[in-house]
Amino acid sequence: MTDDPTPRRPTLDEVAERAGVSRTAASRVLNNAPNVSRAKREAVLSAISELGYVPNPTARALATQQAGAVALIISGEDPAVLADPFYGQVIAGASTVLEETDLHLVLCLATSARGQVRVRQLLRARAVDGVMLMSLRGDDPLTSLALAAGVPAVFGGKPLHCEVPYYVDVDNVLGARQATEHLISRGRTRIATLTGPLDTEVGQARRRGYLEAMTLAGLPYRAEEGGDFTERGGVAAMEALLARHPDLDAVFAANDNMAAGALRVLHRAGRAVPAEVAVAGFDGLTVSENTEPPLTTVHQPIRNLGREMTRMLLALIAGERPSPLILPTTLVQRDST
Amino acid sequence: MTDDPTPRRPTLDEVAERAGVSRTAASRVLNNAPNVSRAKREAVLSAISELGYVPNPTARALATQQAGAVALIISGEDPAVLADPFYGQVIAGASTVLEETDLHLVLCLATSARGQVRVRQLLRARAVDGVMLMSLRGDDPLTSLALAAGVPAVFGGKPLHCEVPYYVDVDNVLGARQATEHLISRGRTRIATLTGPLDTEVGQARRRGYLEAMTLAGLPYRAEEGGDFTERGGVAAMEALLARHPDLDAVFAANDNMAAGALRVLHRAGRAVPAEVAVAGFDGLTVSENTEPPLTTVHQPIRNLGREMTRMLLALIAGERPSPLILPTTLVQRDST
DNA sequence: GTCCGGACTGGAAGCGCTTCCAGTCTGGCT
DNA sequence: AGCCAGACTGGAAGCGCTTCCAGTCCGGAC
Repeated sequence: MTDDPTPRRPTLDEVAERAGVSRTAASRVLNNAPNVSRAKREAVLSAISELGYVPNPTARALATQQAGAVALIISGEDPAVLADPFYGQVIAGASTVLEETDLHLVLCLATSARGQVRVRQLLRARAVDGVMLMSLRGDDPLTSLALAAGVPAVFGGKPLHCEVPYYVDVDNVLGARQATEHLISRGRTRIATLTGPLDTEVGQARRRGYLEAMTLAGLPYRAEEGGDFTERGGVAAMEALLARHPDLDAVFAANDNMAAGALRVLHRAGRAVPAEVAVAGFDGLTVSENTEPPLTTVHQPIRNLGREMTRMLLALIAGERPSPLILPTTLVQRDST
Repeated sequence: MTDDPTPRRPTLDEVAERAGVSRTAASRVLNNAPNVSRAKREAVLSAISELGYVPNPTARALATQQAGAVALIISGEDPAVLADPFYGQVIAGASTVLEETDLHLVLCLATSARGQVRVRQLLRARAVDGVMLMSLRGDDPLTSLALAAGVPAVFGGKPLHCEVPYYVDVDNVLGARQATEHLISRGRTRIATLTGPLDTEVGQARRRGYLEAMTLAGLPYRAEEGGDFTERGGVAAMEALLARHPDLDAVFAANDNMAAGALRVLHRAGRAVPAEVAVAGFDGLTVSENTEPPLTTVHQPIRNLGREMTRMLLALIAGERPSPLILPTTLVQRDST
């Protein structure tokens, strides 16, 4: 732990001098560009290791005009959004892809007023080479901001009421339809739904899938209650639903958290699951394995979502023009149906 | 959407020229440094807004030798660590503090071999102004790496077998003791524990707290099984525990996830909770509210942990020498005890 | 009227790297 | 022997900002 007060780090100039070559040549071997003789290349290489040289990323960024980082911007009402393990998966997926590049991941929570301002600055200052945006409400100013910033941007989930060129989404409509059709195939006819927030695309889409399935099956029953994707919200919504439609025999909840809440309400109300009421969720997070009974759910490949968003962003940065991507979902059947 | 192909952004030189001052003066008003006459300051300010000038963070970073970012490094066996909402809370806490500064948060998952390498590079290249490290195993090479890198570093949770100068931790020993003593106060005497991984400080500490309480109360009963902080691990451990110690009348689980697993095992085994077996957990995440029955647990201020780590890091970066911090825990009593 | 401290000012030297470009040196052909 | 493409080479000009420092200018003290 003998720290020199100023252990000034060697620069490329010093490497070049020590290797007896020009700085240009040294830079070339660093970026292994052509036109460096074998001898010089080796001289530079050994100078680098003798000096323990590490290139200064900031200087490189300034010279190349590339920040060397991309941002994941998470919008939402309050910082608690991150309590949802959903984002952890997205981040993990993004990380695995970024690991293979030399880009870093900067995480921005646009959940407070101050956070919004900082995101705006980030965008305007072009402090990153690209951004991924998640969970934008329909009217989120971030959407147009990102689009206008001139920075490569990919959206996770299509923003409501807003055409964006690049996004990765999960097939929410089809997934919800699968779940509902599954309930129908179990002989249920009075199927209600606990929707997500209807000012989000995902909330809308899952509701649409439910309606499609009901319509296609010719089932006239309709019962819905709005939730907010939290377990607490699921409890409230399920209580309301049960009060208004005591005759329901199945529930499709727009996500697992709400389904978990619904299960608790049904339990308290003495309705047997799945005997009297069947319940299906959406997400396939661990929470769905641990409910009582374990939850039938529509699994969405969240990790993969993060991965694909990142890949798309990389493509965009590389100057390509990738097409939007819709990821498939799969029904996971457990004991609640 | 009329994008000029190269909408070159204005530089400080252009601002200065337009305002009729030197670049130096312009820079001064940017950093609102003294020694700029009121007139010039205003000229610069209006030039800035007319031009829509935004300073280039990279150039500034190069000139000031400050990266303008700090990293949160999360270690662990596999990327799934992020599935734990724990980190979401830490991140949220860190964000709220960083929002007030002009630092960004870069997130590094040192969960794969490749990830480790990249963290190493990050550290060596001094690509950030400081780092926060979390969930390091005892022998994690990252610990010494970070210490040696000469970058301000604060640890979240004291690494096992390793003295580090700056860390924020939760009072795991006391918390575990509180939980165990609570079980004792409920008249339990045959209290078992589901420990966390014993190669982590937190796993050790919570076990120690359990033992302290048992010893202090003069209870000779000892029964423990090792888990890995996951619900699945909790299930396995609880099954083993029950097989080996069928007479237990309470369980202290080292975290909520494992406690949730334990509850399910007990339920399947027909042991009534809390009547026959009382269960207490540790963490206070939402999962503890949603078990059946709701879980008595030791709440740790995770968000606050993230906040305090960040504050400590900022202090460190500012040249101060903060003292380690131990955050208190509180017992949250619910229906499982 | 002279002197001096303090408020301003801007030229210029970096920060550490990339890259254009003009030039040098080969060896292979004719 | 004379030429030329192609492989190297390194000087120098940036990238956009901060900051040292040598000055200039002013009003008040003497």
